[in-house]
Amino acid sequence: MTKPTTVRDGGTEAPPNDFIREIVRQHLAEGRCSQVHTRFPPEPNGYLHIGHAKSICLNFGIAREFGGICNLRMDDTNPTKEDVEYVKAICEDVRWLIAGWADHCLGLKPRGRTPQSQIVNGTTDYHLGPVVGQTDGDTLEPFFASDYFEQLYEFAVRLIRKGKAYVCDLSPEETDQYRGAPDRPGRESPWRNRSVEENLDLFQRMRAGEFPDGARTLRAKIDMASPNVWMRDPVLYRIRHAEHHHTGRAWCIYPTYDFAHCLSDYIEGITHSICTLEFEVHRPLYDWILENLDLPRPLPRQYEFARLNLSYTVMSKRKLLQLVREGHVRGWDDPRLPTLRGLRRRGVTPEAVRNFAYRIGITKYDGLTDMAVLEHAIRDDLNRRALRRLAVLRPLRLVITNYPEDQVEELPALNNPEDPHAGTRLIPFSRVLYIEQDDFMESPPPKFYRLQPGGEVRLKYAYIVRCDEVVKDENGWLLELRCTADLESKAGGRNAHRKVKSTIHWVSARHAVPAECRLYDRLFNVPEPDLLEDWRDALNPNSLEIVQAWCEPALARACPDERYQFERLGYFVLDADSSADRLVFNRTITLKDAWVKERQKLGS
RNA sequence: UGCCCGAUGGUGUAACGGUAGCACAGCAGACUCUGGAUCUGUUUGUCAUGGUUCGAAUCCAUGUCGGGCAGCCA
Repeated sequence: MTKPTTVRDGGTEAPPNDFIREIVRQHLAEGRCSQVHTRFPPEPNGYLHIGHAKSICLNFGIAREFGGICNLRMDDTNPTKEDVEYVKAICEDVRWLIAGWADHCLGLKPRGRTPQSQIVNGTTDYHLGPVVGQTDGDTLEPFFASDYFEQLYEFAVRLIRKGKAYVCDLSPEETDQYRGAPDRPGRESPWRNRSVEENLDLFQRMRAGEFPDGARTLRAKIDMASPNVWMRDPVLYRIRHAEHHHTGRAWCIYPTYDFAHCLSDYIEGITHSICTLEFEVHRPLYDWILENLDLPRPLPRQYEFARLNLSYTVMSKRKLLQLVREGHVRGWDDPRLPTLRGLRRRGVTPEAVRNFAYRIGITKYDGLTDMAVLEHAIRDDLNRRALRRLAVLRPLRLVITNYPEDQVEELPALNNPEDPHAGTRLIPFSRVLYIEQDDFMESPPPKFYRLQPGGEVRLKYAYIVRCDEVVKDENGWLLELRCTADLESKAGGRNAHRKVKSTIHWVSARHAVPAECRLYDRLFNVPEPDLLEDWRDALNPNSLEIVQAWCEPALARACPDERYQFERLGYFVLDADSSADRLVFNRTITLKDAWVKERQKLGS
């Protein structure tokens, strides 16, 4: 039985502590902010994966633990890379992951709403607050950085007026050259000292579409000699005559990440802007932009943590895309992928993902988390909830010679030994059965205690049988096993408590239901595929094996929301490819198998 | 060779100047009508060198190693 669970909340374990939560706790205690407000800001240019889950669990976790809100925001400032397809998918995946756990702190906004303006001390301020805890998906939508383009433009104009930004005519190549190198200062652009009026005029004409892509940029005027290259007059706006998935053709200039992100945070009233380590060097710029705009409300602060690296997989959008495009997997929701859709289709529950995210912690150390930790979280979760069923993946016929030809018994079986309320069901038993090929060996090694010639095993919930005869065809292939049952060994019988070394699973051949089972394994053979010259060389050619299995009749009524443990084999979930007359199961993960290890020790 | 960040068992993390703990993995055992689950035990660690201190994983200095940064990507 499972150990008594500690504090559980929405199916998720008690939250951990980490340096970011400590900062939040302190800020709240000091009254620096009255309510914590975080955000999860993916760029809609790809599907969410387990690494995003770490960020989602952090941002929504903090919101719910401290009575705050977490906005879902599309960080969509680059029209050439983004698409509504991704917006839709991201929303679905986030909802799936936080359902029943943090929906009440999910910050959305009424569809189409843009920031409201308000005059504070003579200048215009922009704010867009969230709507929280509503499930109406039709009238609400996520936040979009692109909804702030008008306000962002206004902020840029303000910077120009203050002499803190200028229009630069350098080409992209020239801009690169002028930037210098990390160990060498840059040179000032010849356009750096244009008048405010000229800058205003040019910027307005950039917006009006007078110049082609790349002809000019708007740049912050900071310090070309800064040791931090991001402070060397970074580009704030670039010209892109491209259609945007959310704003259409309304704009031909687009703000860069650095300009848009801090201000989006500000507009939404974000208090703690949490991102990954690579943005650490951007923080001075994040602060510079906000501080040079004389904004009336409290400024958001950026904090960085280490992104997730997981062994035996790849996480970069580029590589995931490549796996899909090159056909190494069957799509974005392929159960072998670390995408949230992949994990979902594989049968992993949101609770398992959240518990995993909680257990790995939050630090600034860029490490590598063992896939075994994720796998453990999945087993831990599924062990608790999965209904036990009997199914045989690779059948071997077993005939019980002393069992009447026509007899059928309905044997009671526990649905879940971990859950007394899960009840029982009946399994039909008859003279001809299928057992797992792996559960029989004609000449077994020492520690094999499954069925062997002359040996005995218990058939789960049924009788103890002895193998009398091994029947083969002319080529020596195993055809069937002929056994005799101890007819007194069934539950309630005289020999019910006889001990045998092993209990194996089985199905009655006559009653068995066929099913396709997709057996997934790790996608890569090495812990760090990224280290290889070509990471694809490490692809596991056996990451998917398809077998035709035989299942106990109860599985004919399987439904997609249930999780099943095929006893002694692993956890399975019904796949979307199933239909009324065809069962397809995905193996989420195998059970831990001590025999596999024993066999490896024996050297085969 | 410029700037920023980091370093605690095999891996991921905790300890906030006072007994280095937890999880995963490993190993050994108990139990078991799942070689599952559960339970018990156990191997292995503070990057280095100085300094401050009664006392340092923790504070300071120097070094070593690792990561990040030179997109009009995010």
